[in-house]
Amino acid sequence: MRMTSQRSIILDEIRKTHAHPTADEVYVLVRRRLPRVSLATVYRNLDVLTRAGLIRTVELGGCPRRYDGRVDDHIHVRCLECGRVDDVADALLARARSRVEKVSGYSISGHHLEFAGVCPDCQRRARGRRRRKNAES
Amino acid sequence: MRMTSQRSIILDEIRKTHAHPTADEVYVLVRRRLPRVSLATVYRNLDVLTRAGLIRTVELGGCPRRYDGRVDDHIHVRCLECGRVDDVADALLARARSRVEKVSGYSISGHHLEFAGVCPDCQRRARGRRRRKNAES
DNA sequence: CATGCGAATGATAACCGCTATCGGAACGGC
DNA sequence: GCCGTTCCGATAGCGGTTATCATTCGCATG
Ligand SMILES: [Mn+2]
Ligand SMILES: [Mn+2]
Ligand SMILES: [Zn+2]
Ligand SMILES: [Zn+2]
Repeated sequence: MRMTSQRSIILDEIRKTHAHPTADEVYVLVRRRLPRVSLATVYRNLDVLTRAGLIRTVELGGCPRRYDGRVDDHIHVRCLECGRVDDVADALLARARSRVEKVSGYSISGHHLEFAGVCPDCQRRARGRRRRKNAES
Repeated sequence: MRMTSQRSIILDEIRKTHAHPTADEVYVLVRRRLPRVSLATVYRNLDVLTRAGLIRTVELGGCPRRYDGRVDDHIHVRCLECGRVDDVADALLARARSRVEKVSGYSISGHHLEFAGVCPDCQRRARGRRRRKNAES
């Protein structure tokens, strides 16, 4: 794998943020430093970097993929209001995995756990809206 | 919600199988009993039935949605070789959920856990292939 | 330093699962 | 039977992703 300037800038941007950007968002970030880059190059390299184990691809059912500079095991929690994705450390997962392996007979090589709900910011916003609404009524 | 013949046949087929079929696969099943049904009707009703809580939509990152007649909480395990999806009962999940809620500050309303690996059938097939290969070399 | 070859890039077309749209049919309360 | 509402079938459109292909780049080698 050649480390071209495009590739290393894409890797750098992914590692710099903790926001789990989509391919489009990575494209925007990378274009600030490399205005002539192609979206195809971004997709290609996100894939190459994932297969090289340098980043993680985060598959979120029903919405565009996101990419993650953290490659250690962790859980994602997604906000149903604003779409942000945050990290949560986990320990139970290893236990669950071995249990699933035993019960199902599968040889497990990976998992994908995502909780969905409303993030603290959006909860606050919602409380604000409710209060304002009550006040005016 | 009217229970049309299309709708009830779609529900029946979903409930009858344990294979977690995709929309296309449901379409094939339903056409055997209703040859003039439209794929749009299948998609529409899979959505309506999900929102009515009669079936579950299973989002599997990176591959088409599947549908499930089981509506109780359970985990899915997917085979990376053949794509089949099996059920696994779970208890740890509730504990993990409340922990994630506390740590992240999110108000959690759902989750999505999927393990991926190789199913027993495919493991057997792979062992067979290896044995044959060794024998001929 | 010139040469050559495989890998990577940029531009863009194609793909695929899904959703929206729309005219017409079916349902069901009256 | 009439009429508003819901649903249907057919099909066009959409969005994220992948494939294609001509061109350029990186780099080993002479
Ligand atoms: Mn993460
Ligand atoms: Mn299931
Ligand atoms: Zn939020
Ligand atoms: Zn299998």
